[in-house]
Amino acid sequence: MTEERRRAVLHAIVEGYVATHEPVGSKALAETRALGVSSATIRNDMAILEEEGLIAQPYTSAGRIPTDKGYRSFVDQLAAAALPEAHRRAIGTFLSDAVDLNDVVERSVRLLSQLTRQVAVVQYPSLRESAVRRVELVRMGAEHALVVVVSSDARVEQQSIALGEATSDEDFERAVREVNATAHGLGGARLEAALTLWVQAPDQVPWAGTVADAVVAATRGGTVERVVFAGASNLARAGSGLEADTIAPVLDALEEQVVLLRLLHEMAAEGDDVSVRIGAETHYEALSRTSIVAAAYGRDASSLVGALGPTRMDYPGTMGAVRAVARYLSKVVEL
Amino acid sequence: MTEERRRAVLHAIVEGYVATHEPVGSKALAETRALGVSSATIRNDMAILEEEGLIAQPYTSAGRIPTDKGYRSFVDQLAAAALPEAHRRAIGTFLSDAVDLNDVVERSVRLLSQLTRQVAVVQYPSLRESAVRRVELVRMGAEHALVVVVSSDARVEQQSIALGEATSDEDFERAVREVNATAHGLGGARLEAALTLWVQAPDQVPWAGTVADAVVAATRGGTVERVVFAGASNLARAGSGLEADTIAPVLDALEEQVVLLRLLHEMAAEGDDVSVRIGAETHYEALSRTSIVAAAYGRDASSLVGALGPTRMDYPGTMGAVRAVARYLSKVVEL
DNA sequence: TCCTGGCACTCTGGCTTGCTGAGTGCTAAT
DNA sequence: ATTAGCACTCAGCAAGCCAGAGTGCCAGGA
Repeated sequence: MTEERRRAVLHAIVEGYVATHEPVGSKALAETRALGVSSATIRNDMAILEEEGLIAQPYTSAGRIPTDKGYRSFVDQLAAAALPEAHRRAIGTFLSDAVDLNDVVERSVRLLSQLTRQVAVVQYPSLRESAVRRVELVRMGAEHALVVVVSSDARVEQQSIALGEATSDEDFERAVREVNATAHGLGGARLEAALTLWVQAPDQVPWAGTVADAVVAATRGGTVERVVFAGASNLARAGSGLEADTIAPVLDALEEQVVLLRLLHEMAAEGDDVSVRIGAETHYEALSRTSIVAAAYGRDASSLVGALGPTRMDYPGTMGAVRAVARYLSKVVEL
Repeated sequence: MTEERRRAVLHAIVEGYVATHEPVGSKALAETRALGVSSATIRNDMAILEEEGLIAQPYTSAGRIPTDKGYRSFVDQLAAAALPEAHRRAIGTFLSDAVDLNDVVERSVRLLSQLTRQVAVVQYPSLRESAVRRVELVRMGAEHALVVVVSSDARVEQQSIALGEATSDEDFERAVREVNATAHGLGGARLEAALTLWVQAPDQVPWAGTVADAVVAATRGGTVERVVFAGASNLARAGSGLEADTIAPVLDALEEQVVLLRLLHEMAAEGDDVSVRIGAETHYEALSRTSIVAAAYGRDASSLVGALGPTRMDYPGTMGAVRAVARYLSKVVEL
């Protein structure tokens, strides 16, 4: 019994602190929450919770606030909140008329930032290995060209290459014809083999190898290492609970991508439905005052979508929204 | 003479305030700046400058700070500072190995934010009308397809369309062949005319009109209505001089694009080399504490690149950096 | 064994007070 | 037109004080 009540006290502290952003004391708890015990009892429980490292006092004789560990305990026995009906509908209408992959990602991240009132991040979905549908070469100036590869699953990749030395128009056109004849419909190892042969053909243009590399790269599968974010203003908005000098490093981390990507990778490895990192659990100094809630989506659940905000955030609500958006994204992307 | 000295006093106040972010007083000015007059004289000048609305006191008997109008006067008689050699070199190395247009824009915005230590914004360059090089249709599910248009100046545009009803593979392939035969090498009015004929051909697939629209749209010229930004953390960094609750609206404006785009349009219309909007001159409440320095680049100088920061910013340096990046971008984009 | 009421103690935050120094406006003299 | 001098103002800081919220602990009751 008493163990159970201590849990309730912890939950009450978390919820109180999230709501007011002020340390919560035993008396206030006893009065507002129907815990059925007196403040003195709560004080005893608090002492134990503090020993366990779940809550802390900002200074002597102040109320308690949850530690990272406290939030963690709270989150671990938590089912994500159900999404309000209005939000559920918003997801459908907002995402349904996206025109291409970029648009889907863009809309998702914007939507999620509005639903959660946090910074939303979406990692680009992983791509499966695809077959070449069409290779197009476009000259740009005398010495450069753009390789455009359209592949069977509607990806379009482009890359500019250097031609090295002047190439006649005839050679150029011939290369386009040949590479299309060679690569069309192929992917993976067979594509590579065919292109290798083509590159080694007699009288081949000197930049054939570069083109071949670009084509292979464009059809390769795997996760694109890129995240987009939206809702940065939510970090700065009054009541976010982050001081001005804490938010600059966070913005840096968001823009730099690399930190964020590494973190998302780690979280993907955990493989939970919705995975949460709280404060110092992120292992990044810049993010030590923030939490991130993420869920996998897409084929093999290989990419992530998430929300990032102050440790003092509404975990149930955020988890619900993130999960809902992830599910919707999975549907759209798996086509 | 005395008129000239008043100018010098204003400049000194602006520079002092930009450097220290504290109101600057007559005595300090007389001592640190070699104005050759006593503090009392400076006080008289200050009184006149205040009457003219160029400077203000935050409170009685404090030093003076420049008003928006004061900054304006300062900027108007200012030549942009020359760019440090190190920066000049950075621009070359940083931008030279971009692989495509997106990459150029992305690198530019990042570079500019580092050079100026402000938020950098880059509007996507305007595009000239181009001719069709290749149209590719890729099926996605039974009822959708993706139209990919590669045009002569290396643009690649894609758009998903609804097929409406089931189409046989033969019809689909035929449509691809036909639309390429029809559109290849054409642009503008001639492209439209040719496609209209194609759409009206007997036995035509029902979605031919949609494809034609997409192809025309993909080759149309004009400015893409899109800006990217980088360096948001510079707003929040200590000493930016913006309070926490001022920066949230600014971040919102940046993400919403529409406010920023309208502002950039207005500035483009001014047609100066480097154009500056200071504080309330932006006419947007959210940006009333910030200034934006912008320069046009690209064909017809039709797109803008700029830096946005607190009104209290280093105008000469920022103007120099923005102009340099704009010039470099012009070179790269005009190919 | 667990809970509760009571009590003494601690500490922050807000408020007031007093002081200092930077900065001003004005005037009379150069 | 400039300067020196003087009286005045006011933010910012430090110190002191008070009230209120919150705590820990103890002894008594279920």
